[in-house]
Amino acid sequence: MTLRRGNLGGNLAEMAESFSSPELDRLFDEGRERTFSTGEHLITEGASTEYFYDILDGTVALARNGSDGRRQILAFLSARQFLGVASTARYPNLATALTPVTAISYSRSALERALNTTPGFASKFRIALTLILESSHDHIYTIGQRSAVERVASFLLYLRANQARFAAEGPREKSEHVELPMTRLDIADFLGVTIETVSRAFSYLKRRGIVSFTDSHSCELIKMDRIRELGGRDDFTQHRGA
Amino acid sequence: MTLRRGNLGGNLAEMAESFSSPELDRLFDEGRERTFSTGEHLITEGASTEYFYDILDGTVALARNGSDGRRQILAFLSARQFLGVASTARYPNLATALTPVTAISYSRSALERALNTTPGFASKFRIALTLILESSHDHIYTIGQRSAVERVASFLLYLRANQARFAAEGPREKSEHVELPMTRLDIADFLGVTIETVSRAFSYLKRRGIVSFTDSHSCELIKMDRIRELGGRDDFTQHRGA
DNA sequence: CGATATTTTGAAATAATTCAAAGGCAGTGG
DNA sequence: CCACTGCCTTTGAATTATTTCAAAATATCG
Repeated sequence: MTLRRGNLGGNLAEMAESFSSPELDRLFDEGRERTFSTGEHLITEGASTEYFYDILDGTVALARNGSDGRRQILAFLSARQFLGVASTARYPNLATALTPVTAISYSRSALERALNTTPGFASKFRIALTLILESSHDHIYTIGQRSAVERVASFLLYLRANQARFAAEGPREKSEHVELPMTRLDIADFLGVTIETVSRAFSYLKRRGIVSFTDSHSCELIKMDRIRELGGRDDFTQHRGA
Repeated sequence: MTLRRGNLGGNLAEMAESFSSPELDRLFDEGRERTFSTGEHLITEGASTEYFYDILDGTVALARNGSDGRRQILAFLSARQFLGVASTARYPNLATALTPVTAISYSRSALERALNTTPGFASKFRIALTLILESSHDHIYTIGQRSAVERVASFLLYLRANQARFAAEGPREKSEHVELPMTRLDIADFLGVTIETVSRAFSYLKRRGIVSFTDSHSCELIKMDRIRELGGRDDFTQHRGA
């Protein structure tokens, strides 16, 4: 007898590891590994919320679009994070692959059934949901209270925390190296400022020797203490998707 | 035999109505009605998350405070909303009564036990959590993308939606009358602007005949269509606490 | 290597903040 | 009941952070 739920892996399967039920087996049986190329949508706005994703690799931007063309990125999701939490049949957000993405798709109804029959699993899932909420609260604090340079500093801490906690190989030590797979526009739409402001904030941090860039998408955090002073708490609340 | 869980009422009890388990009985047995006077804290920052509240009456501000004195209000909570969702033993937010508040306090451990033994109840609770998350996402969009006047307009829609949906007597029709139990400073800290900016935004809306005030804490929404144009979607996602 | 998109930098414009003062309201005590 | 006190709100003027507009520099991709 093979351990079905091990064959694709992923964070959801790990969360379910110590539990057992036919519905859980069914859920992981139905899980399918899917790949998305850069720019492809995992979920489109207003689409029915048929699937729930567990990201294995790559980065996804979760965004809410205004009718007038404005866009707010709600989260950058990468390995070990979830995508597709919704209260209604229609999902109000747009999820776009920023890099090639690999994810496991689960049927929402199978997930619901597994949660409703496996309380221990549901409990872990509830904690994951709460972490996502707490991360949103951090985000609200950041865009509500911090200046442009502070927002960019806190963004670097946000990425660093996620890259460490949700590394594909599992949680690891935080490093001083941060990859920025998204464009300046994506960062701007996440932080509620313009591209130019993001660029100027990076230039300011470079000029002061606080960070250094090899190219515009990989950054070394030189003066961590200064970054923490600017960007807030030690680090952001860990979270597991949205 | 009396129906225990009916004796205090509240939204949590309503959510549990159609389910039955000893742990659920225990939870509602342990629920205690508590009152808080204006300015009192229901939960203090860093305190252990021993209690979970179901608000019956009054308004609570849920805030995150920065070490440098900045404050971001994450939500205004009133009747039928929950307070005290946390992933860790320590709660990072401060919950303050803005008016006299009546709430039912439940022990967190009893809540956990009830959720872990009553899947149908856990399912409803998960939906409530998801609604809170979606409301946070609306909030992020508002402070990340909208101008000051737009933020204030969307704030009025937010209050109106909550006052209708979470009225103590149960959901009712939305009215054109909105009560603002909080100060201008509270509104400012919710929207990520200053008191003066909030005040000027209200003045602008008054000057244009879009809203009208009898006193500074009760507002009539005159031109709903204009308010919706400014404040975004039809209305905000309903939510049930934080 | 050339063409296109992204990022950076500069200068001018603007929305929001800061600083300052006046107006309104609520509660207290004479 | 009225005056006084303190707090909250509104309005005004000056300042500033961020945006907008514009162009140059750099990176990316076929």
